[in-house]
Amino acid sequence: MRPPTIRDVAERAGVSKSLVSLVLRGSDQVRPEKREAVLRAAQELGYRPNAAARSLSEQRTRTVGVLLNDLRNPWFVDLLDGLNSLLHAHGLHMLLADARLNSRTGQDPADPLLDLRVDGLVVVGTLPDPAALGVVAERMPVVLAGAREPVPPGVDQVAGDDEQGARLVTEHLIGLGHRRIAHLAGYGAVGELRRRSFEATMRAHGLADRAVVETGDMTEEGGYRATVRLLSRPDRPTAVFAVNDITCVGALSAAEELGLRVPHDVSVAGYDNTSISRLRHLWLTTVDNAGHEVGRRAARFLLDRFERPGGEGRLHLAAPALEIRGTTGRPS
Amino acid sequence: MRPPTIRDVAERAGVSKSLVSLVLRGSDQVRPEKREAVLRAAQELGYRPNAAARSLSEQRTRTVGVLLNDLRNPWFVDLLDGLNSLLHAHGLHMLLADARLNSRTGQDPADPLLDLRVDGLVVVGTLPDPAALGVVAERMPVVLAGAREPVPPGVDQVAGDDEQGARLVTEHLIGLGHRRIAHLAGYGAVGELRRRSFEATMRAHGLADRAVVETGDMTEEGGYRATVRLLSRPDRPTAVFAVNDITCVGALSAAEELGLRVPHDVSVAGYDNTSISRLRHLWLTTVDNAGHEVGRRAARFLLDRFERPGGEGRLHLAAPALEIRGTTGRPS
DNA sequence: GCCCCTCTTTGGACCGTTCCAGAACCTGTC
DNA sequence: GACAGGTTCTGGAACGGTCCAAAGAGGGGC
Repeated sequence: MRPPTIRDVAERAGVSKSLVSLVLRGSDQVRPEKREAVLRAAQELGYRPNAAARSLSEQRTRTVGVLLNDLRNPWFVDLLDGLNSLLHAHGLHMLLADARLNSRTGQDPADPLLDLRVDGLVVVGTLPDPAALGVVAERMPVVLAGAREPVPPGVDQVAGDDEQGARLVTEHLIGLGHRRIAHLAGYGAVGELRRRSFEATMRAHGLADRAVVETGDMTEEGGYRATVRLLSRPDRPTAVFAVNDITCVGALSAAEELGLRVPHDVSVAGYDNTSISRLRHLWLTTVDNAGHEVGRRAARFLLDRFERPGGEGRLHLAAPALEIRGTTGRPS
Repeated sequence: MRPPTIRDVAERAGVSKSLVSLVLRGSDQVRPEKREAVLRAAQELGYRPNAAARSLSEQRTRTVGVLLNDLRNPWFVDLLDGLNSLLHAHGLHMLLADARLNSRTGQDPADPLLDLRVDGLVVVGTLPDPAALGVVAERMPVVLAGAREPVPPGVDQVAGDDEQGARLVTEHLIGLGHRRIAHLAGYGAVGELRRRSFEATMRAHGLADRAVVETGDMTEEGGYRATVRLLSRPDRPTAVFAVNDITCVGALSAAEELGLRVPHDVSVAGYDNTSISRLRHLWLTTVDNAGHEVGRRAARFLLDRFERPGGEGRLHLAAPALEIRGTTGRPS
């Protein structure tokens, strides 16, 4: 038994397939009794429109592809939520693909999405291959969300304002009375921005010579090792601002292992407001990236480009918020 | 400029569209020079097959839908990885949908997948509506992965062996010398199985009267509160086995807050081997669910049903492994 | 009763593939 | 040089929708 088609519905309702199509697309040019008959027939047969046939005919899929760089990073879930809320309100679906999963199998993770002829593409996180993205962007609207990278022309970009976020943390620490403050830096555009903003903020408060920067690899282990080095110095800092939460957890371990109490002996702060930071056992002071708003804005950009294709790539930075929890306090 | 079609390629190569189709599907009934010409033309035009047209014609999509119940739970990533590795080897794609995201918008999360006419469906985690699943299962192969629930007939099921996992933990604790052992139970089929197995194992070692069970809600907060109650009893247990890692983190906080050292004064163990349990700051003893194997087996079941549709629903339980880390030790 | 106009309804072309029946082209044999 | 048999290639009919031009129905005015 093959699933029923529009023709089966038409036959059962005693009308033409065109009329069924009209009814199902909500036309008001149909007499009520026919509409009823069609809807009843569709209901009885359990009719579901065939998306492939529809998109073939309509030359659009009403679907946007979302390319995630790694499902293991949970920070993008809020982003997807924001994205989905706006897209859904406009009758669009989201299709997820994970780059990490597919890279193992050696194919371009975007291929299935492109073959499906999605109407637009949202790349979440660091993008795999900027050049490839440029080619794609010629054919469909593309938005890069949640990362700060140089993008090909015509690609919109939405991300949290890392400079502002890093400033919030640094000023929070300075406000608490800290002077010797260390930053556990990361790599990539995001790492760069947070580090620069940390340095600029320290400078603005006349603390340029008290700032220390250790570069890590954005992992717990890296945060741990860098912090051990930092806290073993004779002039050890009284506060550590880590480039992300996971690095911050490493810093926390290191402090504890060295017999320092947090936040009494040393304050630590992270970035991203991940679920880990909310564990009461860690309870990290951190920065919330406004993921939901980033997602909504990405959807907005996409919808704009559906209406008016072409034009310059735009950039929107969402305002982050400081989440003060248990790992920062006055220096002793 | 619309994307090139098979006809554009045919024209450029000076052959018929049928021949292009043959070449692209890898037929060996084609003269080498024509094959070359076709492949060159396709390359030059940047031709990509249109998945909608193909699936309409082939009456299959070469795609399986994966319905996740909540992207925030990271335990399924290994599962997806296993699933993808086998599916990809058979030329099948994976399409992800998140139930939690879409439930907010009030639609059935499986709808887009069904409209796309995926060839099969993998439901990961607790299923939303068992009855609806039965209807779907009449039309396509369905596998429930990573959860233990009563399923409609004809639905296969793959999950970690919760009874064995709970037994591993319990015997580990008993082997260390613990006698008064508490279990922080959860709800649902999984919670039930782990609790029962804990009780059965205690009984088998003649410790039925030393077993304590507290029921929680599988959250950190629940684990925290239950553990505070447990450890405030006069005959407090020397070990706590939590139904999952997140509950276990709550237990850890409680122990610490009550001034008890882990594992010196009290041992705690979790379940699921989540990334949280691997944080060196927590370093939980836990149980690995063999997510990768669950995923592979789910793919296997699906592939079997593609070849021979129909038949009874099968059940496979993957063998879990104990991960001994820092939160369990001999009682003092 | 006829014509015109508006409101409904319909047949058929089309979207980009696959697949099948049969055409065209070889090659070898008698 | 005709014919058989195999290999290689092609036209056209699906697949299940949308959309458009045009047909049909119904009502009002003369």
